[in-house]
Amino acid sequence: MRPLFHPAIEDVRPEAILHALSDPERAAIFAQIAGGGSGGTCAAFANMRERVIPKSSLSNHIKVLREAGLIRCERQGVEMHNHSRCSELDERFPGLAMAILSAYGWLPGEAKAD
Amino acid sequence: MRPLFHPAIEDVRPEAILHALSDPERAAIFAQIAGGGSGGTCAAFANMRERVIPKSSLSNHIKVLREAGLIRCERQGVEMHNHSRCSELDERFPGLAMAILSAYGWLPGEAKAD
DNA sequence: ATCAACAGTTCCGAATTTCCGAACTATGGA
DNA sequence: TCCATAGTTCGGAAATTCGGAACTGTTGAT
Repeated sequence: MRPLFHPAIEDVRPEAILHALSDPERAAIFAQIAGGGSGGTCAAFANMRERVIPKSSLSNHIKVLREAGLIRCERQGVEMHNHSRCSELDERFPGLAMAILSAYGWLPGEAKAD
Repeated sequence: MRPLFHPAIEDVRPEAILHALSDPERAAIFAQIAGGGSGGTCAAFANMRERVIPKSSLSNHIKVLREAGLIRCERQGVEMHNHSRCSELDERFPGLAMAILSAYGWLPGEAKAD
């Protein structure tokens, strides 16, 4: 369990990113992690968008985001801290993450309307 | 069969676009349509990326792209002509389509490496 | 050291989605 | 009319996703 797998930035595939963010729930979680607002622990995402996300689903969402190369996860004590890999990503795929979050209307700093 | 469904631009959802383009085969088809190089008929996409795409799959890919709002399709005689909705899309989701095609390395005008 | 609580993961069966061959439909020409 | 062409629909097998229940790993209390 210790060494959680994270793809090297050069192994990150665009299709994985698009697939990961094509689920609005997952995209909302990523937006929150990228925004840096929450502590970044999984529990912070338990209810996104007016729905309670079952924790097995949540765990899976985080895993998909991690394996797609969107976030980095590390255990700190009993909880898992997640943070985005936006700067690395933006170097590899310029403008991608930003355009996607913006399309959802969830760019860090924007209002969360839709 | 005549009135093929096309979503109004304001009904286009980002998740549908990401889902449609999270399949590299579909993304390659869209890149080709957006590039405008081919005549835009389905037959032109029969073998993308070193694989022969079965025509039922191809038909389905086109349908997914159309219903996601990425392309517009109209019958001209016996064949179907497809063209991209890039300009409308770029107004609604600025930079999105471009960032995605660029991530794949298929921006119109770029080399198709990767 | 043992126990309990907590945060998150894994397992696995049900539901949904995707894939693609075969059959079908629509259009245009001979 | 009959055929060829271009694409669509059908339907079942395969793959993926979802989520409840059970499990693991860590911390703090006794």
